[in-house]
Amino acid sequence: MTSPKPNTVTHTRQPASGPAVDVRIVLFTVAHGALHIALPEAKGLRRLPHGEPTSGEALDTAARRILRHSTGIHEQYLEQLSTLSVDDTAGWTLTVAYLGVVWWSAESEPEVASTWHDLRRRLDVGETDRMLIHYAIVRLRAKLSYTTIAFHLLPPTFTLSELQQTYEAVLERRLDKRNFRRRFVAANVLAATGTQRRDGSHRPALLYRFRAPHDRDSYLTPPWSDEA
Amino acid sequence: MTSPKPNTVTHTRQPASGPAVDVRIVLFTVAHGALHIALPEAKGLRRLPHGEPTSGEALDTAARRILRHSTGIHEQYLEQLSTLSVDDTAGWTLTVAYLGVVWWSAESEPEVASTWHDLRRRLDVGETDRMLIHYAIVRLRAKLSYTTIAFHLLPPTFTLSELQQTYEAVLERRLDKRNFRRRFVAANVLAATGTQRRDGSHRPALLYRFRAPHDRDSYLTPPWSDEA
DNA sequence: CCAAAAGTGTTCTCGATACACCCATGT
DNA sequence: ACATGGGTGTATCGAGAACACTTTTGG
Repeated sequence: MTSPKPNTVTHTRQPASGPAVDVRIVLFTVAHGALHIALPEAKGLRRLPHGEPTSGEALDTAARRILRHSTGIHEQYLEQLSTLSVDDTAGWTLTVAYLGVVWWSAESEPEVASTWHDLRRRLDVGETDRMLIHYAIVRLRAKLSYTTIAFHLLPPTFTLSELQQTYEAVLERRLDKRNFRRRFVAANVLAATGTQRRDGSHRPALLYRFRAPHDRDSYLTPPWSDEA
Repeated sequence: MTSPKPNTVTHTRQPASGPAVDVRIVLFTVAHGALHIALPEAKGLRRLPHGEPTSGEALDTAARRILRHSTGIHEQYLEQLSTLSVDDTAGWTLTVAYLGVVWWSAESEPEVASTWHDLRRRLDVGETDRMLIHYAIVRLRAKLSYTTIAFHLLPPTFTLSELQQTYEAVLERRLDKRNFRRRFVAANVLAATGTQRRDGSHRPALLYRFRAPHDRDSYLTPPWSDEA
């Protein structure tokens, strides 16, 4: 993005003043029954979507913008993960990591298909990216059990089987159909749309919509909005 | 801290390069049956312990150092909370907030008594500090229920009543003695020391020691160490 | 013997788990 | 008719909550 300067500076940063800031996003989606992350290719490398925030910008806003610019994706859920400080030959950098979650359908947006990496396959990324990805997976799995974050992985309207398949893809294990359904009925977060989906040679499924619960779904995220 | 420059720069930072970095620590302890936070006084203001990390330093290390320098306290548990970006007349700053927890006894370290603020009393701090404190309290309460973080609020050896009083102080509600004790026995995190404590005109209490559980107590914290 | 904190069991409810069959449709 | 996924109920177990009395000591 930044063009090389024509003067004598060897490093891209001058270490006397503040660090460079690097926002990275671990963006998840579920496709073909498996968890995927966005790993766009740049200069032959696959890296997490990343970029620099500007000074007047809240970090959450920057993360959204960076994600849009580097993948074309408008995310639906974004949460700060952690910040780390790295000092190497490229200078001092603060990396602020985000966890994001989107619904993505191959039909409607085939053009970004190549940015998605199936997490069942080998990850070939840098050490920092790998750590952030592993941590984000742990967090996403944990949040699945006590928040409604999973709905961001689904279209506005979905069947209970699709919801269950999403959970199974993230958790990488099979769940019991009856218990699963009972859980969500009890949680009172589903609203039947009344319509059905006729699919193949079998009984049609009822379609549901997510109904926001009264108590907010973000327990462990700052209750304020990161405004500058 | 930074003295005003004699030249034409109006802001303390030059916005062209990276931001200033500010590490703040919300440090908790329990005293007199109530949750307290460290709010040392500087220039008439009470602010969270804070300072700047250096470029070669991991953020966790910086937080420990800053806490030591600004309060004299060696913390026992420290965890990154969140990072936010603020751009005002003082320039652009990234604030990295930490949650810390210590055991503190008025007898052994009376000199730092004045830095502790009883959270039952009114908080008179800046807006950012207030947000961070509120968020840290939410997190601390949540973590109490599914981690062993509470042991960092206690001396190496303690009675079950002291443990319960610590929980009650943090949660601000009374707990049932029998259920409380059963819970900790079942959790298998206590080791009886065999000794007793004779206290007043009543039956002496057994002393316990914390016994590290096999599964680690940090679920939601990055599993890596923030090394540069 | 009295005050004061330490210590101890049982019952109930609720959420999580295990488990097997009928229903509606397309071909 | 049959294959395919959609949909349903019951029994069991364990964690958490409610609840009251006896024990040991110092004064």
